[in-house]
Amino acid sequence: MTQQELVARLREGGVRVTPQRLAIAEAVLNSTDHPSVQQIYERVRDHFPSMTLATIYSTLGVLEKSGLIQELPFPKSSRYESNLEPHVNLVCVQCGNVVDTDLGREAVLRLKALISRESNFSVAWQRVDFHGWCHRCAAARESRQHSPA
Amino acid sequence: MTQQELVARLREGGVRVTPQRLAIAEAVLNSTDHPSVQQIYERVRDHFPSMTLATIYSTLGVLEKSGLIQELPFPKSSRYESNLEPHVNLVCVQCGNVVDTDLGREAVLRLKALISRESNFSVAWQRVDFHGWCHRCAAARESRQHSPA
DNA sequence: TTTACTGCAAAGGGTTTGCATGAGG
DNA sequence: CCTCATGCAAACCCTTTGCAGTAAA
Repeated sequence: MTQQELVARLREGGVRVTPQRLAIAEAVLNSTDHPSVQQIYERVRDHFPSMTLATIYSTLGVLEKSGLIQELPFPKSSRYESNLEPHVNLVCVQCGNVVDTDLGREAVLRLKALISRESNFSVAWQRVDFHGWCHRCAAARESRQHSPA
Repeated sequence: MTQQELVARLREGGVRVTPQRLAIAEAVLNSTDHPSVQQIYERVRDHFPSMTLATIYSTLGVLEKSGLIQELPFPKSSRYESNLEPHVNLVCVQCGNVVDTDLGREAVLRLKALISRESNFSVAWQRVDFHGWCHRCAAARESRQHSPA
């Protein structure tokens, strides 16, 4: 999403646009790693050294209400998702990385349609996480099993 | 799951079995509402008035490591899932209720198989949440729109 | 000019930890 | 008997709140 589109989307929701908000929005939207509040903080601090976490939390709430991002609660803290299209997240239980995958996108779409059609539940959005070991951590795990310390 | 099976499952993991742990395990496993720590606390307090939240947190960790339950992080606090089979949760954004649905179970199974087969990600378990309005809250919302205060 | 956002500090609340006592195997 | 769970209290940390100054529209 371009800055202009971003500004438009925010104004649609009657939200005041500030440089800080744009920076935070871009830190989330121009990333695919589902950053945490701390990570967003670190990415934005270069341009806005005086910004505090309170502003980040406030802005993330605004962005979520405007329909631009989604909060993804995790055990220790939340991460933020910029890809609102139905898709699958792969969550590594070892390193904690979260990546989107194109695999199964169609299946999630069909699943959403099924739920919408066959249940009396009015679907707004969905979160599909597969937890396990990413390629790298699985390899490290495998080698540890073959030659334990 | 019966108490006997429960005891066996815990002992398999080298876990010491206590009356408190059995009570907590049953409070989660004999429920379908994905209780929070507070709810588990309230359900167990009748039988163990002196039990504290620390014991509940500790036991839930043990149960999760033993593969009996899964933690489901939510914005304010975690809930606990006893249905580890692939399925879809319906999460009401209004009343906060979380219910399992049978709809789409096959689709989630196939999705899991697809990810396992086509990616180099080693799947352990999955969380599939559809967020939106349950039947009751959708109806209340509808009537509010037709006759606003 | 009016509204509401930012930054700062303090408070809030779910979760974790340390330790003495007590119970399981 | 030895190990580890329980209960209690305090600590932790993520997140929220209140307020004065300031920027957006």
